[in-house]
Amino acid sequence: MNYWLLKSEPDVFGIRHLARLPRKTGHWDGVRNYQARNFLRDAIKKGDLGFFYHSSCAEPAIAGIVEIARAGYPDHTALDPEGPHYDPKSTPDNPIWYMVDVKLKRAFRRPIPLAALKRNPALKGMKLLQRGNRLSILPVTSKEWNAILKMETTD
DNA sequence: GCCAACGTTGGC
DNA sequence: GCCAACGTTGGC
Repeated sequence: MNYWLLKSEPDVFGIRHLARLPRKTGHWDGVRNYQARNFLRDAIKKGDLGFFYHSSCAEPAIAGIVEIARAGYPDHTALDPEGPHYDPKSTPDNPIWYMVDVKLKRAFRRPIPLAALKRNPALKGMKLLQRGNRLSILPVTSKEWNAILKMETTD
């Protein structure tokens, strides 16, 4: 079992959107970066856990925990010419992009802000906090995972 | 809105 | 294969 951090923009698809879906389960799609794609296609497994992170918003924060409900499969939003994630290079026979389904396990009563993560010495070296990181999915070590959970309970 | 960081594209 | 131009991400 592996841990991940999945970014999303709360204005577009935030944890509240996810919470309202049937079985609190939805697509996490639209990734158009090859490094991130490789995580989705090759590494992430059903049953893995992820932090659901809110980015590009007033207070970037980890908003809760999701479980991977379905491992990587072709991202059909790449095939829709009308959609915002259309990519003409992707075809049904040769899909380039992948997505997963996520199920909301728990929304944090109080999200853990990016600023707090930065202040935690245990998280020094976490990929999310490194310069220039722009990947929308990142692996999280079990040490980082536990350190972050502890921040919530001691909050 | 600004800007740094980074990925991608395309001319050569 | 180099590299400048451009687009995107995302914090602030």
